[in-house]
Amino acid sequence: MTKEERHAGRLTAAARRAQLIEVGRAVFAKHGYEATTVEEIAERARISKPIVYEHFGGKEGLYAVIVDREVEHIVGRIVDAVIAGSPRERLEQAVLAFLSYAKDRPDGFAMLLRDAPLTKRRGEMPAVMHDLADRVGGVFTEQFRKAGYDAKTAPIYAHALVGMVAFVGQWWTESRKPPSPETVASHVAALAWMGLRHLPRRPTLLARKDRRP
Amino acid sequence: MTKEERHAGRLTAAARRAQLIEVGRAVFAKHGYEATTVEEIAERARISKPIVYEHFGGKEGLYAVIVDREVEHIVGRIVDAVIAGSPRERLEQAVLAFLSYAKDRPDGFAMLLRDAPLTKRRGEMPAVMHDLADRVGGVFTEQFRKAGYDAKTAPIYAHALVGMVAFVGQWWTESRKPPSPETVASHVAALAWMGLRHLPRRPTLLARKDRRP
DNA sequence: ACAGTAACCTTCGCTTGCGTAAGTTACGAC
DNA sequence: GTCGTAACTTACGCAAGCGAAGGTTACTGT
Repeated sequence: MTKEERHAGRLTAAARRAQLIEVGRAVFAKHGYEATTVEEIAERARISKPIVYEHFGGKEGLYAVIVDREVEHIVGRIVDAVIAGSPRERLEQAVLAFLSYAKDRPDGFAMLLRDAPLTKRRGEMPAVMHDLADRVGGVFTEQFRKAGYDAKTAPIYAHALVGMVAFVGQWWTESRKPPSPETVASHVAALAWMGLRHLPRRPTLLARKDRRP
Repeated sequence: MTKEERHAGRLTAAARRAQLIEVGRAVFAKHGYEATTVEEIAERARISKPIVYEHFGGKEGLYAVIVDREVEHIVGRIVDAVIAGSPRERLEQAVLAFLSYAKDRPDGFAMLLRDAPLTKRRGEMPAVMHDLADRVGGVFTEQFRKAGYDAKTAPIYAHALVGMVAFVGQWWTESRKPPSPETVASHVAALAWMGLRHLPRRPTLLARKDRRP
């Protein structure tokens, strides 16, 4: 029996940091940044407030660290998923990786869907998920150019793809009796794949300007 | 010159209510529910705090009224958009209606993308956009059954569709140099339409269980 | 045994922001 | 004109929550 477990007492700095990151993730995910109190985090970690300040400098510091780790984590998963295979397989695996992440780490996932406190600092919105969509957009742009499509429209499809996966993921994680991640991934990937595959070269609105007189 | 405009002074109860709803929408959209203060709303409306309480009973009351109106508004727009035309035209018009709403009322749109304060009350999440997706899901389920597809998978596609539109809309409203709403709508609608049109009867994962040894 | 240090706690100041109580000003009716 | 009412104000009570100052406990090496 190690000293840390006797009565869940004193931890090393590193261990405490790790614990606070985990606890913080849960609390931030539950209430959102603003509504989260440092006190609740401290309480759940069975320590007092100042410890949090010693380790992370405050609420925002802890939040930043947690978000950063989550981003690293999910990007890593997706990158691992697309290292090999046919384009379609890679798409499917990326979607599956994303959904698996959402299931495995629902708290982290929930945090990424909200906007960071950075948002209100720098005025504009870099919002994690849109960053991810921009990365996808980079890949799409190249593919579009090669295939003779208008490369300027690539971001639309990139954001559409990320949006559908994120939103389905959110619904899926919060529905009772959810299908398997493989099922959901295959359907979403099929939708995206078929949609992209059969895209007209230059989609235009089907007229219909005759909205009610 | 009416009495209300002389020095922007006393308004009738109805006019004040209307003004507070508008001001509140802007402020809630900017900061989110938690970070919004009643004081800022009162300040921007050039009145003092208690007025807000007299009219709406408090922060939550005002918020609820605003969200309710926005939901009515956007649902109305979409319903108007799908009254006539071929299925594909109706899809396209629905997407266009959604995007136009996002452009016309960016504040209302921003509010709908965040989760209501009701969320923390009843524990679970009904979140406006997912409600909308559920409505779409109702339509899809019927169509799927008719076409011989697995009706149980309809919600996946419904949420995917709503997710892509919402997310693209968010990106689109916040990007400088945005394409026309018609352009974006036609592309998104084409993606969704082609995807659904060429869907395999029963999508399954393309194997590839051989993730790195 | 007995420093020395890392981990941790109790207590406090101070600000912010919700919501209310009591009083004040404009305006229309008669 | 003066009376009543609807619109609005100033002032306040009170709780929550961020962050810091200073003191205390327990483990570690010698």
